[in-house]
Amino acid sequence: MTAASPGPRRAGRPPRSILSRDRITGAALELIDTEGYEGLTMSALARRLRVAPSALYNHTASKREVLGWVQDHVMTMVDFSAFHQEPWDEAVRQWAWSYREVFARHAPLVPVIAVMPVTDAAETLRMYEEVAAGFLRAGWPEDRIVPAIVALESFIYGSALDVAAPGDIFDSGSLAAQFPIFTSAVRSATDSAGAESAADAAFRAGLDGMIAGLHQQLTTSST
Amino acid sequence: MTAASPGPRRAGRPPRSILSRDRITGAALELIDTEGYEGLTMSALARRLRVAPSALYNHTASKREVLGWVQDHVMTMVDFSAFHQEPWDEAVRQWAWSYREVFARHAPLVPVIAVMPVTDAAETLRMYEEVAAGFLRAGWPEDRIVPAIVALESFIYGSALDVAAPGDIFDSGSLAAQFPIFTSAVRSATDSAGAESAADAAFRAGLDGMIAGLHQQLTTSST
DNA sequence: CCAAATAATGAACGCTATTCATTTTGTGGC
DNA sequence: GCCACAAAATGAATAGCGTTCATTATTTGG
Repeated sequence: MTAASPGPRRAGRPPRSILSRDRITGAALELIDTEGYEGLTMSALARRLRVAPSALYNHTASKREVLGWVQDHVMTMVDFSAFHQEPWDEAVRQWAWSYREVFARHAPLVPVIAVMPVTDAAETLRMYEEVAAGFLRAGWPEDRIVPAIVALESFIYGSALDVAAPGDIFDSGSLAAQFPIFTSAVRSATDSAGAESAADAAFRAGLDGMIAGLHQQLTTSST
Repeated sequence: MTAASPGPRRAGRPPRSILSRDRITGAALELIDTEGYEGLTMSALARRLRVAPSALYNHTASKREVLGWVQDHVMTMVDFSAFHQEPWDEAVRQWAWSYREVFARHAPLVPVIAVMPVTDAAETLRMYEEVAAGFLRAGWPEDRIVPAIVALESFIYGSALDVAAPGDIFDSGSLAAQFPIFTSAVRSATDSAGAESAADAAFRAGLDGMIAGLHQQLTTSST
């Protein structure tokens, strides 16, 4: 009866493989949910998978690659279903709000995504495919779609970082007297914000602006 | 003659203080210029200042704080002079292009800035003051200025990250056949880009869009 | 059936930011 | 002018990080 021994595994290849890309990604996501991104270390990941840290390197080349898997999974949480039901403006709006919300909770991924090639990121490509199709249906010329998506994404990523900022980030403190116009503008914005957070107000203003502006470029267009 | 000995300094407070906030910031900027951000370590910084690493901690609480000083200095490289000469649209456009260019060369600062309070960042506040004044002169209601600036900044930061991305970031590789619409759109955008880089095209489209959209919000506006 | 690939362990490495005890020097109060 | 204290340096030490390597055991393919 050497069956259900929970004792330490001795060295050597185990009868059934313990690790896999999916299991590693899943454990990483759990870890991020409970401990945050600063808790996502290769040691912690290994501990959660009941494995030695070095075992991970039989399945991934680096922590960066693991972050790529996480990113692609996180992308599945973004809701782009509106592109099937709503007109372009509204579809973009709903998609963008969802996109920002998801990555606000995964802000440390933002600098990673921006540099990471989309190759092999199937879920990410799935989203791009649907969004591009929505643009095409709305009458966008093919060569303008990707720049528009990239512009929207840049705004979304920047805004996701902004959500993580402390509420009083613009408090000019002891230098307030030196910068009266800005100080007053900050106060004014805070006062008239109502229930909406400063980050939400800025995102709404910028998103509605960009959507209107992109739409206008489309109809007024040259070439 | 114990005068000009270049020998190792022995322990104890030196006759004249070696370190200061300005000297540390300056050395950090030089290091970043020559070695990039991955070369900016506390040890490398100390080496460049001919000092033991621990000496830095008599002047700063953390590396993060040093990054804050660097960020505030980098902000001085952003050109916002157009707000004194050009109409609002053009001033914002010139400011935004300069802002993006500067932070594209300092992309690793972007996630830091987004969370860092502006208190004690005098140069950063100087810029905000001028930009806010420009908005005010253009007829913006006070409570709308900060959200608009934050929206523009979010877009700028996101776009700065985008500049650092590899040119073929959207290459769908072996999955191309599964995502024909997006793959075609990427090719189409690349073909019609001309001399302009993909990142520049997206930034131009998004920026012109957002400026137009914000302007429109302003004139069409309700309460 | 044997060789090679695979997947685990555990020890080790170099690097990181940071802390601490110690030493020396400058400075402000009596 | 002394004396206590603050300030600013050194150098040793620490814990944790991602990653590599030698070793071992098991499965898989020819």
